[in-house]
Amino acid sequence: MEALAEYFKVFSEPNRLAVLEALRDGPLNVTAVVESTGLSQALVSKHLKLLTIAGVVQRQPEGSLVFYEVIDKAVFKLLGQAEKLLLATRRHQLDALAAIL
Amino acid sequence: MEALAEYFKVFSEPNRLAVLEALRDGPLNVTAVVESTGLSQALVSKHLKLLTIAGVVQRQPEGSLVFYEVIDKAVFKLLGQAEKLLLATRRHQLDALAAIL
DNA sequence: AGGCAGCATAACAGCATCGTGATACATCGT
DNA sequence: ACGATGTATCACGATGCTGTTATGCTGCCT
Repeated sequence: MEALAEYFKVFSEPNRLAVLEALRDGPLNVTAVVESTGLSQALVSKHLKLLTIAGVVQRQPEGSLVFYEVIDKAVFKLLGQAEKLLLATRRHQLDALAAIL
Repeated sequence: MEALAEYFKVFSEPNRLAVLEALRDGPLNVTAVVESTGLSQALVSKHLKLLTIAGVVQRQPEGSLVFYEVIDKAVFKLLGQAEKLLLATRRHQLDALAAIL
């Protein structure tokens, strides 16, 4: 329970999600992620470190570059399911609003 | 993306997950949730409010009691999938550790 | 009407997290 | 060996969240 909450926390940050999204189509090095997301280099580095510790992403140095790669692409399934639920929720809230008005 | 992160944040708190878990088997009133979780009444009330605003839970007063109910039980599917991923991650991390030692 | 149980809210302290700017570290090419 | 590029880390300010205690509010019962 404790651990599950911690795991969800990993995905509860817009910029972190953006970093993750940047890695959807394959490994990228830090600079590439920076360019893809428009975030500062320090911030990207921090988020990548977090994602690495969380076990979502894998770090592999290659020469002077450092590539990061999503370990288990099933995380995107999780994101997708959450998004679906979120949309259903929105719909429900609109219905509830309509029922009042 | 912004909204998705916000949605994940809902599930990123152990006590909030506990409250949600208490509602897994059907509607409960606040006091029942308090007893089920062992949390303070004020705290449970707060978390229930959050869950309500998030559209995860539905508030229905009944006499002097207030029952809360999970709107779409698919949220538990989401929790389950996250837990599964979390366990896979743990396994992977152990493997990575074993590969080093 | 008065009192009580159930629930919600306010105010506050404590703590964690985020983003930034500056700086350190490492690796490559010359 | 040195400079340059890529990456990581530090220190810090700012913000937001959590939990508690105390207090309000509502609806029921006698």
